[in-house]
Amino acid sequence: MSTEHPLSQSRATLADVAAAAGVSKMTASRALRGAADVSRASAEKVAQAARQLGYVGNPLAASFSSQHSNLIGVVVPSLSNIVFAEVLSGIAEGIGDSGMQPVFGVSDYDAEKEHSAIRAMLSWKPAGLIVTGLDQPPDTRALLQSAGVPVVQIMDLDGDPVDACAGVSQRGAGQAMAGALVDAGCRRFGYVGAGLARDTRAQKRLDGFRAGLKARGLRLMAHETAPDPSTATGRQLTAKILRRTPDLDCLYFSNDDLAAGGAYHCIAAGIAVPGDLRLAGFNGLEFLDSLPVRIATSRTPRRAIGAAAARAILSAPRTPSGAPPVRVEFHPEIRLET
Amino acid sequence: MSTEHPLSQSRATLADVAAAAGVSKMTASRALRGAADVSRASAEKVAQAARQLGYVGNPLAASFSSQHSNLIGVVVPSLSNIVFAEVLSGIAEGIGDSGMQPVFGVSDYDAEKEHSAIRAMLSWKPAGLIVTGLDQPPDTRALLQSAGVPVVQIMDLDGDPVDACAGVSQRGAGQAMAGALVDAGCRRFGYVGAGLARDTRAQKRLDGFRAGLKARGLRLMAHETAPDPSTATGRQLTAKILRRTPDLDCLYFSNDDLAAGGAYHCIAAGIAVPGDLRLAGFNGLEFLDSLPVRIATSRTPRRAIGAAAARAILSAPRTPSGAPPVRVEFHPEIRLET
DNA sequence: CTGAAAGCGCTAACAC
DNA sequence: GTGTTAGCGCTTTCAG
Repeated sequence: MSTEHPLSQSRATLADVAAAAGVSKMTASRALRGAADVSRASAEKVAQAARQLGYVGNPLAASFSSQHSNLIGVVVPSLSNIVFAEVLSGIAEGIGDSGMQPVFGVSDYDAEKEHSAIRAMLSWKPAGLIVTGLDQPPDTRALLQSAGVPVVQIMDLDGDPVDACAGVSQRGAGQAMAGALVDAGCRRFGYVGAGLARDTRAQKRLDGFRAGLKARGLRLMAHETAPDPSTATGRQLTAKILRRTPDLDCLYFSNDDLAAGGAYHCIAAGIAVPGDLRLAGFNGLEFLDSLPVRIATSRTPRRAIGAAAARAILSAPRTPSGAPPVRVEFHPEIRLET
Repeated sequence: MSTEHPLSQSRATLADVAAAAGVSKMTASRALRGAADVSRASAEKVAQAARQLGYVGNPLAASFSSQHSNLIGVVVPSLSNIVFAEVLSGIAEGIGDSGMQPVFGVSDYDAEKEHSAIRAMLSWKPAGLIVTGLDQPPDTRALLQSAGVPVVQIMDLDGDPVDACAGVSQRGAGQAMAGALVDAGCRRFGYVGAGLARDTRAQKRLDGFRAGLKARGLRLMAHETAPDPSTATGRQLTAKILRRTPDLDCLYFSNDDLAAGGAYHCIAAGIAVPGDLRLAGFNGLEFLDSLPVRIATSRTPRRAIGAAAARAILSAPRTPSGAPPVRVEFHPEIRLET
């Protein structure tokens, strides 16, 4: 063994292990990776040699040589949104101790950033890719299609996945909420949304909501939207929609954050919630529990979606088989009396 | 241009670019990386050839060859906590379009998991490592010290960093909050904490808080802790501490989540907050705005800390220089009337 | 079941 | 400025 320079982390290589074990590099390589066709005797000699030398494999060399890494690329639109943070958390959970390494990128809801993030990750020959949503523009979709690695699109199920997908039907969520609210006695509905242009899932929920109302012979009586999806926007739009259409008995929001803004308006305006007016959001964020009024919501299983996506990649066959790709559907839990 | 096999993503290599540009691989390599000593003429020829061939570099090969990647390893204790999600968001922001790729690992507040996550990341020869806190156990610390790459420890500043660090003084935050609360008229203090065994930063805040009281001639009159840091725990412990010591006029909690539990107890018990009892947490989470009562807190700049950490790695010299490592201190903003 | 040979695509280190 | 020569450490063949 050579002298260790202070900063040189010259570790034992596979060749060292092989030599110490008295086998060839290949046998050592196979043994270390737990390949089937290695004799017990060799496997043990190699394991011991590796232990003795403190051998740590070099994933860069392995990945370079084999043309595929144990990296899993993840692209989410945002990380200041707890929803996607929990998805990452679920991905970490799903990866477990499989040896995969998650790499992440944030698109900021920008299609070009998403495209370049995906491109950057693909250049690492990852074991798989997890991207948000089904509605990538054609060029990004083409990139994913020709990626040659398993792709899991998460959160949404309404559309045509490139490969595997895991999430909830956004349309179905909207429709189910409409049904639940009608059952709860609501009749005069308004919608408050924001960021629909870039958040296609919110748009799908609205479509589903409309369909749900229609199925009950009802329809949206008012509709306010704005570009910026914030609680402040929710508050402003709620004031506006109620000014224009005062006799509504229910407001559906594009998400919980907007709905919270609606709640603030109601509190300030002395409107009883859910007594005078029922509010409904989407996501089932925990902070709803700390609001002074009760808002209806659909709770999405973010961690479970992330974990399912990771597992889908772990279990994906190395070579594309004829088997249909995984599709994991979750059903959001509607909570009216949150 | 060669025919593309359906699944073979056989891309143009550096050799192809070099050939097309009529220069050697090395010149092409240098030009592509923007090295200084390449003639304008060559640089342009190479750039054009690369564009024409749609050349995409192979980071696996580059990293393997040069023994260092453009990966940045990040280890956080949790991702279902919005605090660390925002740190990641800040890291993504700080990385910007530098070409670095963040890789993440979650330790679940487990020292062994943290150790193995760091070990796994180091095997990728990252450009740098971002880890949470200053209080790693000796073996992990040794690992970081001999990593041979810039290490940034984040969130905490009280202690001896391995290399660079970015965050707030946890002790100082506790002390400052004590001072602010005393100034606001509080005199009879209680403390409610959870998870102190594994969350050394919460422990430091408590120490600072005690010191702050002492400096004003005051002290903690009651103290309740439990292992599990949840809002429910906060509520239970608040009930308990007030049962045992009813005449407190202020409770300091190890964080906002626990403090919210305290708020729930007070609401249920008909205790006016902050009238009868003042509550103080830590972090400055947004959901405090939606609580029906006002809780004091120290707002930590999570995104800024993440961004600073990323920038510290981007600007770190490749070879360890004698220059003192970066230390970025942020000061949490105390908000009493949140 | 095991081994030998041949690179993967790029970059360090030198010459020129 | 530019090119040449060697690999980096591992895995993929393909023979035995």
